Amino acid sequence: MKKDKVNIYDIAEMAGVSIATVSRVMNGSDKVSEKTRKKVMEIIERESFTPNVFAQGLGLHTMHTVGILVPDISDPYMSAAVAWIEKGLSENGYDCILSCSGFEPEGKQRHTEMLLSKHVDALIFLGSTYAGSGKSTEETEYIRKAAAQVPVFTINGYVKGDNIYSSVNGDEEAVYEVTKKLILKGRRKPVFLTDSGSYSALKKRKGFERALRECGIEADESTKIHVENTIYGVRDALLSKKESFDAVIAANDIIAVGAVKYATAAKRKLPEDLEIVGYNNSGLVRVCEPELSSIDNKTEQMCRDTVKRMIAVLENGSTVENKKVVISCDFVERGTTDIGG
Amino acid sequence: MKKDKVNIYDIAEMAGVSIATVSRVMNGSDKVSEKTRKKVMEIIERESFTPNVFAQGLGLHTMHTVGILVPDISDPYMSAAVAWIEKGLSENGYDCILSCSGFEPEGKQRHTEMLLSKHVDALIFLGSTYAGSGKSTEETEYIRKAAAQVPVFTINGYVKGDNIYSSVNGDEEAVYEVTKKLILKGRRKPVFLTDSGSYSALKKRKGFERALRECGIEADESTKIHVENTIYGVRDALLSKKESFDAVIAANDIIAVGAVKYATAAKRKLPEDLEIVGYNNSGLVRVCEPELSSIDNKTEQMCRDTVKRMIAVLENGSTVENKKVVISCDFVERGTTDIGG
DNA sequence: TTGTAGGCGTTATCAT
DNA sequence: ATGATAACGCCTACAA
Repeated sequence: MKKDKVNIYDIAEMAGVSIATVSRVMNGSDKVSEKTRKKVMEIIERESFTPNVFAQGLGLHTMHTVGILVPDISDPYMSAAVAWIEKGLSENGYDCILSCSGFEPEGKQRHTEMLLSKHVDALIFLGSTYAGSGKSTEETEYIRKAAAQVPVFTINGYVKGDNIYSSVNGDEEAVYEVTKKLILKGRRKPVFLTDSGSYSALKKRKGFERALRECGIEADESTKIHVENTIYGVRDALLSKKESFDAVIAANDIIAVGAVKYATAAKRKLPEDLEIVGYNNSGLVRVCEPELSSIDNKTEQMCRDTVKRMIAVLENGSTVENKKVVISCDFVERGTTDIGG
Repeated sequence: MKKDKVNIYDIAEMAGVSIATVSRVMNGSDKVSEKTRKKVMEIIERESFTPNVFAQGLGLHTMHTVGILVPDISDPYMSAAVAWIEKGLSENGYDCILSCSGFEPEGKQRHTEMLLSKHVDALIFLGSTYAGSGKSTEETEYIRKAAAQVPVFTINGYVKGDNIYSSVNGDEEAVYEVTKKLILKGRRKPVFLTDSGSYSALKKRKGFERALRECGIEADESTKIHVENTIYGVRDALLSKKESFDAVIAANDIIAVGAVKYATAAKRKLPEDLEIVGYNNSGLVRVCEPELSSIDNKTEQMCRDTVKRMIAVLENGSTVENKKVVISCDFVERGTTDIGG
């Protein structure tokens, strides 16, 4: 028979005071005599009493918990981001309920509701998939609905709405810059690879197309390849591609690694015969051989910043100015390109 | 002014019944007339009423939430495992609070207490680091203390104690087998690389030593190298190693990739001049070039099994037989070895 | 079958 | 400075 945890009544009795006084001591009220406080504190320590969070939550409507939605935690970019977010939250006395929603609308909606039903203090949507394609406002309706209940933060995707705060990368600019560099260095047949039609993917594609146009290269459909987000999938897709190409810009590092595998299989030398640029600058870049040039989208900074703004909203009420923060990216050159860092 | 959520009283009033009846309908009691049930259900649906989890928790002492402790979620092995666990829990109506404790005892303890204070229904310790080195029982005392409150499950590490359920791999056997194969194929100077002194690491090392002994190779200190868990750290450690070696068994895939990078830097051909075996069979194996041979420790199976046992303990009371489950590993051959799958 | 009332463990508002 | 008590929203004997 497991004896139940001591509660505030037990402490009050042991200390010979009322529960109100114990509560005051716990919450650091100044309306307690030094003597009483000390006495009560001693008992609390001795019994290692901690208040029941359910009872607290019932009255206070909060459990200092935030919900994190992520399509797939096993993705290296996502897990790195979650690590940063969790760290930030933990440092601020919050902890997080993690929910892996997958990429389908149904799952996103269901997991959002689940989190909401747990009365989290805020919601973080991690990944551009949550922003949808930007074509219809319907896609992101569940996010706005959630924002009616708690502050919502989106990372890597912009969703417009009340009580929604977004952090996004300067994706278009980043891809534009690197594509332009590749072309100026002599590449005439670059291709862009993506696995999704998310807002972020569209931005990258836009940057890619703009660079091509500016340089007088036709950006027809054969320059934009839709692939699945797996190494072999990308490799095989490239192996069976008819049109030739001399540079690859990938929407993420996994896809880029697939391109590297293609190069190996097709015996094309990197970066001489073919140049490859990844995206996210994730843990994979150093595993790859040769090591992968990639666009660093500043995961750490983005996550830290999001947590900071969240705490501000949560503690100060909603007095955060910027609802949309844009963080620019850096190109990091490694072995798969030769265009100058 | 955000109107507060409807509660059970509102529903009761709208339906013209008492809250007890609403509660009965919510919990599927059979002591409700079909007519009443239908009427109440309609209102519940219409108002999309969900019970307040805090109030539920207060009385029931549960919020259908389990805590997951992990040293570092950005590690590919850990994040893959968490993905499986979260999936399993979600399918069973539980969700999870994720806590990244780091590798230090202080952090492990603090995060454990934090989770416990949230009244999670169970605790999962993911990773061999939580089992300690096995030298002193003191190291794992906080786990036993936690187990006094809720059932505890450890993955990849064995901790003895009441209310503690462990799943571990046949690490010793797996390393023994693969090391022996390497030696039988002619390797005479294998080395074992690890970054930790965890129970699991010790088991692997034991298997390594046994294979050497059986084959008449001296297992002196130069055959066991302690490295940091980073690609470059391992590469540089091997580059500066004086004694020669012709095979590497690594305690995880990251370390193995470091060894591959060493081979590249030292211009040693894989697998002819040097053979490398990783551990975990994680997402990195396919990124690596050549692709990494690795020991598959069955992450999915392990996680599924753990969730299954957990649900059993949670729902049926603690009627689970096996407190310690051992899951054996498979060697998966790829490009860094040539000893036969 | 349905309703009433007590309990779960806090916090906060009153008095004192 | 301290204590009594209502309120938070639900579940569940016990009554009717």
